[in-house]
Amino acid sequence: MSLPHAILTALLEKSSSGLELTRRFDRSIGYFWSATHQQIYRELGKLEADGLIRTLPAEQPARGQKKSYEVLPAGRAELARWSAAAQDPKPLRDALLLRLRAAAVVGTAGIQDDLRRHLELHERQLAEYREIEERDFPPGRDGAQDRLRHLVLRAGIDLETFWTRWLEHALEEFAELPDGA
Amino acid sequence: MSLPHAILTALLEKSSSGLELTRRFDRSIGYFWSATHQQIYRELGKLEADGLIRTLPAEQPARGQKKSYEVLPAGRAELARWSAAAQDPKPLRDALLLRLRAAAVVGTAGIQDDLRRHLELHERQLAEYREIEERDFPPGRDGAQDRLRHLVLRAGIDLETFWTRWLEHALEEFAELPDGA
DNA sequence: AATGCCATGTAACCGGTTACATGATTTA
DNA sequence: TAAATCATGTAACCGGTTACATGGCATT
Repeated sequence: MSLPHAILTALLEKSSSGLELTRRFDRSIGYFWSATHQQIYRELGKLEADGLIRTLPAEQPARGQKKSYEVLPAGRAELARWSAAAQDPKPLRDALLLRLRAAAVVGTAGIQDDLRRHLELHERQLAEYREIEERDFPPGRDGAQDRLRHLVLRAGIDLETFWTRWLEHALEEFAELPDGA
Repeated sequence: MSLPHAILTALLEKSSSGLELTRRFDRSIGYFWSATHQQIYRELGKLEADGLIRTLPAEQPARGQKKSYEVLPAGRAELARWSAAAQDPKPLRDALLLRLRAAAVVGTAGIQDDLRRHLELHERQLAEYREIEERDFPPGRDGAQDRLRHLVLRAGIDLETFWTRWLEHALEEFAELPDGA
């Protein structure tokens, strides 16, 4: 149950319409909680029905017209409650690791190409995070908000760093393996 | 579409009944692809219907009776195909990072306790992985299967290491923050 | 008038989660 | 023989994914 809270966070940062939210998910919040526009519209409807957000201006007549939302006090309270409530970490679920485990049984033929491709993708993501870090968190700022958001970005950077290193290591292992074993 | 392939892998490693599979998922494969017994039974049914696995002994009459499955050649072929096929990595989706981002907006009151709890959980998981590493991968083995499975375990160890370090860092940041900001 | 983009949706599906049901076997 | 446990399931729900639909507005 995190998507509504992701939306509340985004709307508190800045009141927006559905499409604007979608674009912002593609950029920033989506880096650790992605969502499509269909999900977002569906959820905006629920949040409004629950009285956690409301449409901003003199209401426009639905279809094709832009609708902007803002968070109501009840929404802010719910977000504060949720962010402080205990939640267990979700167990890891990673298809690539599973594929390696499968390859240990049925043979490694063909999987190396995809490891290389994943390595490239993670390197690209890492570079993007680093650019954001340089742009948004230059040395010598330390507001509480900045520090927390930087902390989150750091997690992203460190995770991508882990994956690139691990994939490099994996490819080295493969290079030493007997062919297709 | 990874659960059937997780099951095929597990069954190739050792033919099993549904409950035995469930227990093995709780231990080893489930470390990176978890599944409940309901999922597993549902999927075993599909895999059998698709001709990828079959029940082992003279068929027992369903309910309450143990049924063991083994992988058919078509199942092994499908697993080899899947493990070699290109697959995009799934975008990160982590509720804790989202909660921190929310906390940057609505305040950090209460979240530190859960950060500490997560730190403990990750430390425990890390210790468990290290035990497995010592037990199953003593220095001086290097069959292809061993190396691949060790590689997968390494990913788990490094990921847990990342989380423990990041959480320690996060808690340090919080210690420096003005109260509840 | 036609094309394309902006913006908001609907509908069907699919895999994972949760709660519950039922039969068989072992143990007190 | 009652209770606990082993073992296999059914059913309802929920969130994410994919494909498609519809209306408004700007440009050519």
